Amino acid sequence: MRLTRFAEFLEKLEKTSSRIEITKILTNLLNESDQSEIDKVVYLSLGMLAPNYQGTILNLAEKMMLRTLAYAYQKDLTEVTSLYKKEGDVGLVAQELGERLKVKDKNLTVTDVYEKLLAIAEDGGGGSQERKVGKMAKLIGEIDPLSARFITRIPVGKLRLGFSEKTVIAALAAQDPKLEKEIEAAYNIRPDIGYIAGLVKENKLDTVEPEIGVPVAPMLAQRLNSTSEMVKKMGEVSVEPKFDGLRIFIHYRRKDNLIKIFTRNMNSIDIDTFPELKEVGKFIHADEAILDSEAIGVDPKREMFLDFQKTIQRRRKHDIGKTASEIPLQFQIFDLIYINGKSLINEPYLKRREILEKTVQNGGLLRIDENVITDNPDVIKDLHQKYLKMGLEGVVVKRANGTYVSGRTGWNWVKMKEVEGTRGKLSDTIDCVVMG
DNA sequence: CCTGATGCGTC
DNA sequence: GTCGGAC
DNA sequence: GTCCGACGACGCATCAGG
Repeated sequence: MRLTRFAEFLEKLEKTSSRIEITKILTNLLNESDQSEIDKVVYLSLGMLAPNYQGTILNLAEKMMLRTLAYAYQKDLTEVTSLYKKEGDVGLVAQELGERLKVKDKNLTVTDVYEKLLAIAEDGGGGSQERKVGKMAKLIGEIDPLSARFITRIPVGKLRLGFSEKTVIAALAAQDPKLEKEIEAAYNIRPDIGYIAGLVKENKLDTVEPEIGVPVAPMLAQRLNSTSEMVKKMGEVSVEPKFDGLRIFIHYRRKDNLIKIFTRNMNSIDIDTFPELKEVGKFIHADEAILDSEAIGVDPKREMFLDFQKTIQRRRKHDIGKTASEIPLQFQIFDLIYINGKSLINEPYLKRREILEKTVQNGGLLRIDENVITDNPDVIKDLHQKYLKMGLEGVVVKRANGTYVSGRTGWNWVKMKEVEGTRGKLSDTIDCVVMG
């Protein structure tokens, strides 16, 4: 697909606010994209180059883009900056300057542009800022002003077209509700929207299975402050403590001792960041497993939980040994998504927990969240108070028979916290005994 | 080496 | 993480 | 209710330049 054609679609999408309309336009765009580049069309339309878990980052944002524009259009940085202050958007600045200079497009395709952006992302090390700016400026010099409007917004993360993955899925389904469910299910276990778009085109959706090393889209909790409403919406529930740490998915395969770690946003974390997980296989009684957990720092004597700011210091690349001994981590495990080649996504929660309890050795590095099963709002309220008193964030309440549904849709997981804005105001450590 | 600017990612 | 707008 | 985008606090990583 020609970039100019692509830009026409983006312009139409930008002008449209109704999501039904957006979905229709996207369906047309996807229909016009062939198998070889539908993934790139999808990535670029969402302002991305690859799924998060591949860690492809441009490292070129607002300030460097302004430098890029100055260089590309041979203007002073001060002039570009003042234009930007006026317009508030790098895309409009690029388009305006491009129109003034009557920049002609060089017939680039979406694939061409994608590959040039990827090259910028892959550059790094000494002198890379200048090279990134140079490559980006060269690209801008080869595309028409309307395309420049959108392409320049991609690195700064401000495409602002009013749709995201969910809408792309709806567009791929093209009004077929059954297909939409299938695409969504596939996306949730292979959260690579470009890849999924390709599969839809090829009619190969049914080949998607959970995989060790590929993150599953995380299940999230709605917020609700009434325990009676919880019971009304969910019936029998499992009530668990809510820890103030980092959401961490642990993937383990015994055969080759493969250990992969992912965050809530499906970003990959280097195993050296959490060296204690190098031995995780000792505590998992399975050949393969995907665990869902909250990582939380504890004081070296393992008597107290640390607050969030202290815990997050463990997400660093340098001085790991020192930090790791000062801030030991423990992993509060609360779900098992996959075991020994079998997906548990469609199993009810209590069933997953039952298998989890047999699979994970509880205590030490991995600790299974304690839980109370109830349908009594007062019991939930009491537990909430209990956990708050212990210095925890509150409770997570889960529908006893709920499946693992990615995202925040529906009423399967609900959280209840205390007040807003208390984060960061806590003392260094929280005075309570570590449980598990 | 150190410092500041910039970019990124967590909640 | 929260909030508010558009649907 | 759902989806999207704007926003904030905080702290680390990376690079440029002295």
